[in-house]
Amino acid sequence: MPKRVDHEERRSQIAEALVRVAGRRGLHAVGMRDVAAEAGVSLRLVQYYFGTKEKLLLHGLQHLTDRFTARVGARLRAGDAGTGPRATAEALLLTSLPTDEESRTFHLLYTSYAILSVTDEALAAQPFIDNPDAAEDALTGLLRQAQEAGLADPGVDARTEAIGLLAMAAGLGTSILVGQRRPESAAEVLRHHLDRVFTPVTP
Amino acid sequence: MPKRVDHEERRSQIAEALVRVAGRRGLHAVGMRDVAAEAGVSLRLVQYYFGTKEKLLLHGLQHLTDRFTARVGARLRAGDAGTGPRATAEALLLTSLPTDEESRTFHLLYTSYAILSVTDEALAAQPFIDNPDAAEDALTGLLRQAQEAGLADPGVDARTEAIGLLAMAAGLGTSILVGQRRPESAAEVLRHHLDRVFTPVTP
DNA sequence: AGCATAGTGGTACGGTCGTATTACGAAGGA
DNA sequence: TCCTTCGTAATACGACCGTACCACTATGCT
Repeated sequence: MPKRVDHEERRSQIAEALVRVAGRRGLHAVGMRDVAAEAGVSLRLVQYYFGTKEKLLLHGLQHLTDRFTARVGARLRAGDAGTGPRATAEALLLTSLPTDEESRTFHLLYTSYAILSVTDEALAAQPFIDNPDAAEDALTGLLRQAQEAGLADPGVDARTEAIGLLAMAAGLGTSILVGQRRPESAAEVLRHHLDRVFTPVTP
Repeated sequence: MPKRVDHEERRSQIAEALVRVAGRRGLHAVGMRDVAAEAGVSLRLVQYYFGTKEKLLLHGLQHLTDRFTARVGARLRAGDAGTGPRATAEALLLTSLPTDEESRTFHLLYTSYAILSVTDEALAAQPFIDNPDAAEDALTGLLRQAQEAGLADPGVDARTEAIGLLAMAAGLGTSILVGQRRPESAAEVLRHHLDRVFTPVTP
């Protein structure tokens, strides 16, 4: 046999090429030849490791979400999240905004996949439903935590508030993506709404 | 010459066919032949009235936004909007949610166009930027109106609040679209947030 | 040493897509 | 009346896409 190669690494390499070229030209415009060229391999190689385009797209989605949840987790663990629930919630929401190239690509492709899944049942059966649920649970927990510590308005339902904030962040993210709003402006809107929720009780 | 036909009406008829088939199978999957078949005309006719596919898509987007703003306007004027700023704001936000087939199609295609416009400069130069601005202005006006009447928290910035609410509605709409949230649940979240804003001052 | 086989490359094949070409009927103005 | 021009139709063309097929290389095992 030829040099035994790490299949999983090669697949990741090709999947990242898919993400790059799709982030540049749009998911609808990416073909297998583009992915092959971007990864620096032959078309046959892409076929060899993924077989069909659908499987390539599915793996690309998986790769995308994995990388981004890792990034969000890292930013939450390290740095600016040590100063209480408010800071953690703010970091959680602001990190999901498309500010730099990587998060911009993530937003663009994640939304593309989501829209595609509406009319493509093979994509609809994919895993990326549990991810928002995890964020929802985390944010709800942070809000409850703040309420119990007297740092947030106890009169609001934590889960409802969390759902709304996440939806707002997603909507603002799309606005940034299409160039309708600047990242700083969106962050400001988000912080304003967080200010209204995280209001220390003054009895 | 043959029977003089109303060009604008034919174009609308074809554009509506585009919207229907794109709403069913996704914007990425629609071809000129599909549009022709859906409209009950020949492929040549579609070419005759639109020339190129890009122009067809552009006109389809225009047609879509026109129809929907008309729908929202109608729902605001008639019916449940006569009872003050809160009811009007609620109607404005809830109407934009994908609850029935028409609004579902609108959301799907509008988001598809938006995502496409990120990587397609011909679509990025299109009009659909002023539409959200109009909604933003309207909602901001409603909030200011409520604040001056003592029906809303005077401590919030009306425009920031309006931006956040619209982004939230958009995000919730996408959640509904991908089947992650039920329409009633999303409406409940929106109403909850409206309750927090429209709080009568009790001096 | 030699062979079976994982890895890689080049290329051909249907199919479909957007667009262009050609043709023809039908109506209204001269 | 006729002829110009608008509307409609059928079909052809070239490009590209995903997939399949065939060929070759180089390695690890026996």
